[in-house]
Amino acid sequence: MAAVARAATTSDAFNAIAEPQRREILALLRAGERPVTALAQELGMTQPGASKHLRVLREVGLVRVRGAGKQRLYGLDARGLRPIHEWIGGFEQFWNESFDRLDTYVQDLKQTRQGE
Amino acid sequence: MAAVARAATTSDAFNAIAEPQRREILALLRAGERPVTALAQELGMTQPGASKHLRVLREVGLVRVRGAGKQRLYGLDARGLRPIHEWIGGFEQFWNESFDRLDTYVQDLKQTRQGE
DNA sequence: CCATCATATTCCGATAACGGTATGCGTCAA
DNA sequence: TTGACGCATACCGTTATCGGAATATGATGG
Repeated sequence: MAAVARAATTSDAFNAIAEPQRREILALLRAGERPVTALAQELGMTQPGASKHLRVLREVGLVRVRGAGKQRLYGLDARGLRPIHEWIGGFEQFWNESFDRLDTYVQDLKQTRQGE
Repeated sequence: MAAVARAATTSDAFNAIAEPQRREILALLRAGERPVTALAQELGMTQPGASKHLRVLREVGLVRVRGAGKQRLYGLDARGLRPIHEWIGGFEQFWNESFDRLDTYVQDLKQTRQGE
């Protein structure tokens, strides 16, 4: 039984990129593959910290690893970002229209006075 | 003194859309404003559940409220999605290129044998 | 003012996410 | 084999998140 509490969380790309540091990792990897230590150093995080974030990114398929001797080179696999881009693209027409709607909203606000 | 544990989390759009139910809410709101109860019902969640997700969405500016008599109509404000769309757009050129790189990766995999 | 409907908030328990430190494991060189 | 290096994992503490139920707040109608 036990309450379900907190449904599915990590383990999808949406969640993976919700973490600022993971976004930084992805951004850096656009410049090319890198070993863990380099990433950690460039982003100012501990090595275990980097490894853990990389694990998440690997599990959702946003990065891949390649053993290179003693090192493990992490590389970007951006394909997993595409579904997200498309999902958000479905709102593209709205983030202009939103301005218009906002007018009505603001007008209404003046009377209602429940703004935030 | 006191471990930092879990840095910034919620309170930005990336995190807001990391939640599946919140994505559903946003998707639904494209069809127009809705009172809380309607959302809860259409998405099969409890009223407090809906209210809580709406609160998060409101705090990051992805929805706005409008008092309509006894009800509160929630409407989409998609502008906050634009930065995300742009951030991901910065990877667009890579999710094709990734295929190519994948070849080298797979080849390497055959020798290294550390594939997951 | 009171009852009622719509919504927000609070309290709770369970969980998992993050950061840090310590440690384990694999690989390479000697 | 041993030691050093690179990286992954385990463990710990802290905090935040999510879901659920109960309750508080707000607005409307009578």
